[in-house]
Amino acid sequence: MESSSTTAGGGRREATRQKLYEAAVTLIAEQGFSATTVDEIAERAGVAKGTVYYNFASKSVLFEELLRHGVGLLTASLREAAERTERDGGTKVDALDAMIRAGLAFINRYPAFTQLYVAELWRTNRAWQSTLMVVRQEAVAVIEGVLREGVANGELSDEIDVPLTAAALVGMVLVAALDWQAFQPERSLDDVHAALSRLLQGRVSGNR
Amino acid sequence: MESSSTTAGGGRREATRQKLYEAAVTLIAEQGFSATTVDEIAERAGVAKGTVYYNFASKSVLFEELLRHGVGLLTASLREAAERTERDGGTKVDALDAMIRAGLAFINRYPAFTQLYVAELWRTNRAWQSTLMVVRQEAVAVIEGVLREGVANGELSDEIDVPLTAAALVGMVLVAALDWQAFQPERSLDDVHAALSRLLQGRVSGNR
DNA sequence: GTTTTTGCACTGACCAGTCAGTTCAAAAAT
DNA sequence: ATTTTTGAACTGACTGGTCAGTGCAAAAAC
Repeated sequence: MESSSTTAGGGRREATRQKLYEAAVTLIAEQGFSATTVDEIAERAGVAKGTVYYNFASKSVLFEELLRHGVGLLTASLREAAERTERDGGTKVDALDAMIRAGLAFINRYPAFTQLYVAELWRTNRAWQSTLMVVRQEAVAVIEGVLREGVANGELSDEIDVPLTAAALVGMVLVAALDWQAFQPERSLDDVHAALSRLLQGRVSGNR
Repeated sequence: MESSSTTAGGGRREATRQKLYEAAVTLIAEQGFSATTVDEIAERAGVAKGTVYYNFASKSVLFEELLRHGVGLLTASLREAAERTERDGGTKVDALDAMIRAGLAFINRYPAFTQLYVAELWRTNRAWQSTLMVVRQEAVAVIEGVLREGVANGELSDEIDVPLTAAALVGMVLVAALDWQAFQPERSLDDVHAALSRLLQGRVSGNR
C-alpha cells in the first residue's frame, strides 16, 4: 500500500500527472483550450479519460496547474540568470542581457507552453484569469527589480518607466522568439540573442 | 471598426456584416473562437441566427473575414505613418517612431481585435492559419521596408537583422500596449509612446 | 418583384463529467 | 511461505447537455 505522499522518489501518481501536462500543453497550444477535448488529452497521454478526472478536478483545473507549473520554471530561470550575473560582477545591463538569453532558451525549450501562455494572457472573462495575473506578476517582477536597481545605481536613465519598459522587454523577447520558432527555426539561439542585444543596447538607431 | 463605406451607397447588407464583425470581435477576444457560439454573436449583434448564415458561409469564414478586415486597417495606418514622415522630411528613425505611435493608437482603438489576433497568431493546425500568415506578412513587411531603407542610407547599423528586429519591434509595441490596456489604462498614449521611444533610441541603457 | 431578414423548429455530432467495476502490489493474517 | 485483504489508481461505457448548421414560410425593406 503506497502512500504516495511527498514529492520524493516519484510514485505513479506524479508520473501520470506529468504525462497529462505534456499531452495537454501541446494540444492546447495547437488548438486552444476550448477546442481541445479531454478525450484527446487522455489519448495522447496514453491514459483513460477517467484517469484525468481522478487526477484533476476538471479540465480547467488541469489547465491552471499547468500554467502555474510552467511559469514557475520560467521565473526560476530568469532569477537564476540575474543572480549569476550578479555573482560574476556584471552590470545591470549585463543582467538584462542574461535574462533575455534565459527567456529565449526557455521559449526554445518549451515553445508550446509559450504559445499557450501568450494566447491566454490577455483574455478576460475566463476562470483562470486570476491565476494568470498572479503568475504573470511573479515573472515581470524579476525584470522590474533589475531595472529598478539599474536606475538606483545610475546605470540606467532615471527617466525610464519601469513597468512599461519591463513589459516592452518581455514583448520584444516573446515575439522575436515565437517568430524565430515559427518562421526561421534554422537560426541559432546566439544569432537571435545577438539581434535583441543590439536593440537593448541602442546599437540599432544609435543615439543623438 | 468602420462606418459604412466599401463601394458607394453600401446598403443594408454591409451594415449587417459590420454589426456582426463588431459583435464577433469582442466576444471572441473575451472567450476565444471555439468558446463563442453563433447564437451569442447573433444576439449581441441584434440579428437573427439565420442572418449570420445568410451573410457568411460559416462561423470560421466570418472569423477569417474579420481578420482580413482588421489587419487591413492596421497595415494602412502603419503605411500612412511612414509616408507622412517621409513627406515631412523625417529620418527613418522618425518613421519607426511614427509607426510605433500608429501601432499604439490602433491597439488603443481596437483592443479587442488586437487581443484576438495575438491569441491566434502562433497557433498551428487551424483552418485560418494561411489567412493569418499572409496578413501578418503584409504588416511586418511595412516595418521591414523602413528598416532596410535605414540600413541602405547608413542611418541604421548594417549589422542589424531586419526580420528579427522587425519582429522584436512589433512585440515591444504589442505587449507594452496590451499591458497598458489591461493593467494601467489611466496612462496616456503620449506617456506610453515616450517610454517605447526611449527604448528604440537606446536611451535606456545608453551605448558605449 | 427582388433582396434581405426573421423566427423557430430540428438534426446530428460532439463532449465534459460520472460511476460501477477492474487491477495489482503491498500489508496483514495464517 | 502462502493466502487473503485492502485501497489507491485506473478504466471506459454511458448520460445529459450543447451547439453548428439547416430548412422554410412569412414579413420587411428596398
